This record gives sequence, C-alpha cells and structure tokens, in this order.
Amino acid sequence: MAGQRITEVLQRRPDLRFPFPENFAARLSGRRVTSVGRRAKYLLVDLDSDDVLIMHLGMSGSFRIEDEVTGFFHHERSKLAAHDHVVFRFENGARITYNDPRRFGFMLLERRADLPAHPLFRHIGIEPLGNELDGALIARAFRNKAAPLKAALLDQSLIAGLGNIYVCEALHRAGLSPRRAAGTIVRQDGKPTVRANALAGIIREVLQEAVEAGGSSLRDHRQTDGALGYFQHRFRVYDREGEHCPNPKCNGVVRRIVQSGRSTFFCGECQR
DNA sequence: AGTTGCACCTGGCTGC
DNA sequence: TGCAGCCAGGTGCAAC
Repeated sequence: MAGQRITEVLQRRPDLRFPFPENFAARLSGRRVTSVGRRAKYLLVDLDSDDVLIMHLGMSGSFRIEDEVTGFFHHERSKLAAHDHVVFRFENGARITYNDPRRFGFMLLERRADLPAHPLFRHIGIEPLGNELDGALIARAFRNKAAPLKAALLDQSLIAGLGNIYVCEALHRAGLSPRRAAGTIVRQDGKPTVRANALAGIIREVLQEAVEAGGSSLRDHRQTDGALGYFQHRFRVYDREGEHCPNPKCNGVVRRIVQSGRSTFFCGECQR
C-alpha cells in the first residue's frame, strides 16, 4: 500500500464491529498512502489527506493481497469470497481484500492529529518491542497489582500487543504461573526483580521469534503473501493440553484453565 | 479505580 | 446425517 494511490474502494456492508465512517469509500478514493504503520494491534494507514485509516483484524480478520501482474484475478476480476467485506483497488492494479467471518475487526477514519487523544489509543500501553520494555517498566506497571499475571500481560493498557497465545508462551518460558498475582514479581518499592527483568527479555524473545516465523497459523492465518506462518510448531504450551511439559527438567503435563473467560495453557509443575 | 463478565459474530469440531 | 454444545487469535463496555 505504501506510496500507492487508492483508486477505488468497495464497501460491501454497513458495519463490521462498528459502523463504517460516513463516506468511507469516498474519503479513501483518490488518496495516496503516505505510510503504513502499527500501534498495538491497530494498523495505521496514513493518507495524503491527513486522514488515518485505522484497521483492526479482531479474531478472524485477514487481508488478501492480489497483484495484477503475478496473480490470477486479472482474469477473474470480480471473484469475491464469503465474508469479503472491503476491497481496496490501487493505481498499480493491485487489489487488497479484507475478509472477516466473525466481523470483530473494524475500520475507522480519523484525523492524524486526533490519534493520540482518541479513545482507542489514549490508554494504550507501551510497545513490547520498543525500548521501554524492561524489568523497571514491568515493576512500575505490576506493582501492587492483585490481578493474575495472565490478566496483567493481556491488559493492553500496560503492555500493548500481547495476545492470548504469546502470553501463555512467555509465562511458560519464564517459569511463572499465570495465576500468580502480578504484584508478586516486583518489590514493594517498585524496583525491578530478577523475575521481572527475565520476563521482559522473554516477552521480546517470544514476539521476535514469532515475527520471524511469520506468525502462528492456527486455522487460516497467512502472511500477506499467502505463506503460512509456522510459529505454532514452536508452541510449548498453547493448545497442548495433556501433553508433557516441554521443559526437559520437568515431569509436568500441560493443563488448560479458564481465566477471565480465556483459555490459559500452562504447566503447574515448573510454572510457579 | 480496578476487575470481572458479557457481548459482539461465524464456523469448525466433537460427541451423541 | 443432523444437531446441540463448546471452542476460537480481541476488546469495548456495563456492572460490580
């Protein structure tokens, strides 16, 4: 998308999770994309109109990118699949289609200058792959927190971008129980501990490995070029209920429990 | 203020 | 083969 001009936008229903903005297609058509970025799990597409297209994939959203030069759609221009909700066409002939069976994703348009104060972003925490994440940050964020570590790590207002899979994986690697109160891995005075420092490093490590592996293909996740991600083969606990704990020094079995309505996979033996 | 639970949807899988 | 029940990568919001 970056650098390309949007020639046409097809919006096939009035809403996803939220209603589309007024005149959505018209505000995008003819605009050039100046840059593409991300904040937490929100995709940010900057336009030369000073609007920003904010997109979120929810649980089941995906983009299909078809290049007129190499793809087949040149000959099947109008072929749309079930749950194809938005189609962007570009000056260079490429087409990007947003598909989302559950429609938990959304698209919004906001003025660039309004983003920092926008309700979606105002309370968003730090980027886990940025420079701010370290033991000291975790110490500050988790100090006096009674909520379980699982909930604290999923809380986007503390660290922005960790989802259910990567929280489970990070806690296993760190040897920390998802049920332990978050405040118990930091000192009363808010100074970092060995555990907090280690957890910060492990969070980075898990995310970097997952990105390098192209993400985790559960049912239908693909990279934008259609390739499958393969981080799911490196899961140590996620979706591995009943399997032996992969920690070679541990005789435990991976368990599944439910915390705040979400599945948590962990080993009760080596995660304390 | 901090937490929890529900709601939003469709589809895939399991077990009867 | 059909159908009910459960589960799924997320997060805004109402209710405690």
